[in-house]
Amino acid sequence: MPALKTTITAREIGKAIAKAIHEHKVLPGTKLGEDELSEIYGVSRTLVRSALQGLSHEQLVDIQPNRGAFVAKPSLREAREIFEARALLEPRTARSAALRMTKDAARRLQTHIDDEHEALAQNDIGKALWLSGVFHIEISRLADQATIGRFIESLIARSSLIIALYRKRDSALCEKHAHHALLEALSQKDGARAEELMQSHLVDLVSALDLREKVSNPTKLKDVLGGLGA
Amino acid sequence: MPALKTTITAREIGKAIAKAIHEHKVLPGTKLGEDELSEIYGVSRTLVRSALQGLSHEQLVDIQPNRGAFVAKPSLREAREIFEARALLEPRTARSAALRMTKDAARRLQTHIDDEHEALAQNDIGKALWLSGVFHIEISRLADQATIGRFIESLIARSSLIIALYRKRDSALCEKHAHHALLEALSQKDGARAEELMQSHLVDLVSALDLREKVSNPTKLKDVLGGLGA
DNA sequence: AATCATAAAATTGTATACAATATTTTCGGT
DNA sequence: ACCGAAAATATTGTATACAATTTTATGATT
Repeated sequence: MPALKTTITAREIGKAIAKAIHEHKVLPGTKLGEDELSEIYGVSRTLVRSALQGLSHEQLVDIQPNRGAFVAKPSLREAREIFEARALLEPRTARSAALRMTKDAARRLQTHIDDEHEALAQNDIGKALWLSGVFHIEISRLADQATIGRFIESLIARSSLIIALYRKRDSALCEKHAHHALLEALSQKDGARAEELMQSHLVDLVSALDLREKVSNPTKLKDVLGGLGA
Repeated sequence: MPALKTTITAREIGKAIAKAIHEHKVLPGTKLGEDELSEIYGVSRTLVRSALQGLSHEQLVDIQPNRGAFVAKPSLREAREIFEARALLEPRTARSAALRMTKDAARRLQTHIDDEHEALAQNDIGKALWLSGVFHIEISRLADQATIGRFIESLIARSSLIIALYRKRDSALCEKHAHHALLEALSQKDGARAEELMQSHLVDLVSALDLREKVSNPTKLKDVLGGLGA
């Protein structure tokens, strides 16, 4: 019988909140009140604040002075930047991962894909989304480049916010086979193909988003509604 | 007469410490005691802890549970990774920057270079180092890619730790003309050349470092000193 | 003198108390 | 009923108090 854990760290609280955000259990803009969270996790506000500050550093939450912490709402511009950055880092990382691929890693990724399918089958979109992100992170782990891996991790976390905000209606979240094909290329240590596949996978992801400029601009409301019977 | 500032934020404290680290005023491994810092900045430990946690997130300081915060000491492996990441991100960013170059930006960068020379002339190595880093950050700002810019910023900050730890003896810190040549290419909006120059500049930076594996391994001390008169 | 156990001091970790700032509610006026 | 000002409430920001842990100092024993 394992010793049961009596303490909880700020990092764990942060992870829990991050996961909830990733799974779209809390949506962009949601207020993350300190008292509420300290109640939930059974700790004082001190630890909650520490966790929120950490998430703020990862730009998953936006701390507004004297107003509190809110789940971040990346702008269109940020959204585009984040996927550009992913396009720059992830394909190359997938190539490196292919070269370091092992039987064990392949097995782990396969069970991961199975879990994704399982989640989709049960219509648990949130879980599927989270697993999908973790899949990308696992690949970057394989590349054995912790520094770039951390960048990718932060980009993926923020991507879930972007999906929540900008997903096209009725767009498929993730083509079921994309991750499978990627795994195949990785298993065969085919770096070039893994790089290609990752690149096109990311293009597909972006194409499921609507990143066009929004038309409605509050400051120009007058212009739009001005000509009343003139 | 400007209103004088009575409060200081955690972020400002963090920036101040980060600058001191960047300037090699505090070296890797230095203990950053909370009481000491709260004394210095005239605030309670609360704000100091917040600042230290922020720096820890940027991996500029290493927080060891129950032991305190220390200026980080990147391993050889981390050092290599960081410069690999820079080699991946900065040249491309310099190219983008060239395309968006303005007269005003050119002027700003020129005065920046002048400041660097001034600092070197006064043998203020720390300041020169800091300015050199800021120069790179300014370029990434010009590229107008905040996300990647933040990554670069964090890489540059950590680079100063690497320089402190692994600089070859008697190696020049920064060739005086490197930044000037870069500015020239940028001013001419010659993206390809800016990219090339940045790439070779980074190679030069790495070549001033000694990133070879260290030989002495404490666990093998016995092996080395074992054969006493046998 | 060196070494280990123990005690004292110092330092970090967490919770709480109070201050400063937002937000909501109340209430009077139009 | 609909504003708008003012009080009441709630929330965040910072400092302090206390608990837990580590570090240093002490002293007995070999």
